[in-house]
Amino acid sequence: MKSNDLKEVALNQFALHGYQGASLSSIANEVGIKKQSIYAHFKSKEDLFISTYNDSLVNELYFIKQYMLENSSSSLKEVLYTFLNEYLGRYEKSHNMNFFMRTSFFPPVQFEQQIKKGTNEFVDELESLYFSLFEDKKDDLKPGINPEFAALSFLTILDGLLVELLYGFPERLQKRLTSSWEVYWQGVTK
Amino acid sequence: MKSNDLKEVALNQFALHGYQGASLSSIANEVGIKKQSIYAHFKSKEDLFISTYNDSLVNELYFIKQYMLENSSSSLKEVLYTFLNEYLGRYEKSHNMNFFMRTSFFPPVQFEQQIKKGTNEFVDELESLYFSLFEDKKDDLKPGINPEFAALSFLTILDGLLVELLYGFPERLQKRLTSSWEVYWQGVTK
DNA sequence: GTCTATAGAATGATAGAC
DNA sequence: GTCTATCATTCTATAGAC
Repeated sequence: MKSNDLKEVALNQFALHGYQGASLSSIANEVGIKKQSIYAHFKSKEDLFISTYNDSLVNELYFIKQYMLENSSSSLKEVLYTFLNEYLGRYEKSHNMNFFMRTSFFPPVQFEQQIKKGTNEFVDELESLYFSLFEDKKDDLKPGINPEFAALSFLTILDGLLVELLYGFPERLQKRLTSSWEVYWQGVTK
Repeated sequence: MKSNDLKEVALNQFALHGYQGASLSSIANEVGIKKQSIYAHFKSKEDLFISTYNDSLVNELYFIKQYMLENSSSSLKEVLYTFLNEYLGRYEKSHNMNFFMRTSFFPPVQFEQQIKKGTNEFVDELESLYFSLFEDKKDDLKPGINPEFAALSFLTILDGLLVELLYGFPERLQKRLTSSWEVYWQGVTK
């Protein structure tokens, strides 16, 4: 299926150069066809972009849900800390995270509504996944800390580490991961 | 000085549409001149962009240093919590933060080196400012938490909240601020 | 320092042959 | 589904008059 090749290449190009910075000719080039042939698969650049975005959203959610399923038997500490490492490690392996972040953080104006809706669904899903994780183990939490606090502050740290990932200084990211985790775990557990 | 008008408008346009998405004609239009007149002030679009970026970097650092100076007599808790609120509140008041984040997170490829250098200097400065803040008050910290841990995990939370700022859901941002702060403070102090 | 005129390249998109 | 040919538009940038 050529549309999948196109979407894969488009994801990379959009991740590297943004929506406006990536041209159909460079995408077509990388796939090995002429740019006009793209229109046999997608009716416009906007159509290609939004298809790519929808895929990337499904992809992000799939990874996270899959991780939760596969590690449901581990301890709370293990689930959380390993997740941070695995999710951050995922960044190097594909452009999906980079594209998804770029698009969610700075959506091209003409897609703003649509993408904001996607972001909202994504974050909602994420929050409720983590909320129920902490709800199951709420006996481990400090008296003043309820499951919602524990979940939301964990996700805030995750977002903060993603920013460090974008900056691209691995040593600094590592230090931030270590310190944030230490402070978080001390703040959350008895 | 017209160059300042140009840089101000350019900042807004680059913040809204990115480097490639903002055109010289739309910038000139908003300033009230023809696009060709821009070349009397800047030798290229790249020149205008990098000038704008340098200004934005100075601006971000200035705000943070100024805040630190003005609040050096407050308690640690007060300094930190008020900073979170003031810095986040700043987002609505100018496009400087948005532009600076967009550019630092996703620099146009041709400026990558230059911007990475700027980002590095900015974060270094920020970290050492906060490091010495905690160094001064390290008696308030938990035994296992040193000033570096306290500083880096605070800055990670700040970055995480900036992401939420970009998403643009104020109620969610507020919840994250409350929970993150609560967990952080419990994790860091005796 | 601003303007008009213009160059030259690239962009997204359509029509129609094969 | 891919190609060639082509269009209209936009883009950055330069030259030169005022």
